Amino acid sequence: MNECILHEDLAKKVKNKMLSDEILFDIAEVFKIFGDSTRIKIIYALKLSELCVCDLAFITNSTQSAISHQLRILKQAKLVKSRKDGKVVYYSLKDNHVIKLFMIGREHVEEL
Amino acid sequence: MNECILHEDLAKKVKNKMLSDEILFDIAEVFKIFGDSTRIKIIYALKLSELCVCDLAFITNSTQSAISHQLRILKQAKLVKSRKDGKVVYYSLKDNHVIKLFMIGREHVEEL
DNA sequence: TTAATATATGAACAGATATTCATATGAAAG
DNA sequence: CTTTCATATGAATATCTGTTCATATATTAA
Repeated sequence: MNECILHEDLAKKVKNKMLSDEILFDIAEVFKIFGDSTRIKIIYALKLSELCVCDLAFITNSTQSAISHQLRILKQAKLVKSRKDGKVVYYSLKDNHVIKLFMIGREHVEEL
Repeated sequence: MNECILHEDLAKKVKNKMLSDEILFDIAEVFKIFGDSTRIKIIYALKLSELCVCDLAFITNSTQSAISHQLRILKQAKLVKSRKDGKVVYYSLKDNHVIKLFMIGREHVEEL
């Protein structure tokens, strides 16, 4: 442990202003959800239209099972919602934060 | 492979409108960087002030080595920049996109 | 009831990733 | 030049994560 602390006052001041570990952890968790190709594809597809599982599998060139697993993760994270109609389950984005986050991420990538 | 495609026209239309796999991959990569507690802590600390490695280790309750590894990742992703002054290396956020992304992520978390 | 279809789920496996530890590099001080 | 200090880095390890495969559930049709 290199406990040097070159700028003690500054470092302590910053440490006091830090958000709680819990909040920072939760924020990281949200970004983690966006940090996977398959899930980002799902999110972008759902940004265009409400879709069912097999449509998403077709659109993302993935398997039904893989998509279903990822949709569960997205749903637990409250990023997507679903409605059931007979055998078919339709998924859509839960709110505008999801779209906002996606768009700013895209902006960032395209400006490099 | 369950090639059912319940809504063929819609699914094909959406598939055509999809961004390229490469762009979606890159977007996921950016979010992946934000998707780690240690890196989020670093980003938030740097949002408050330019800091050196050992300050960051102190602030995040982490080791010098762990922070240094993460800073390399953040730098490769062009999210932070550094300047050297003697033995000390000072890190800071590269641009406003980083702060924007962080803030919208935080908004999302706090509205759940 | 039985068959067919859409989705969900559990276990297993492979690949990715963060931390630790030891050590290297590079710069200033003595 | 040697020592000290701040940072960087490589290897090893343990953990996490996404996909696959097989199968379960649930709903509709026959």
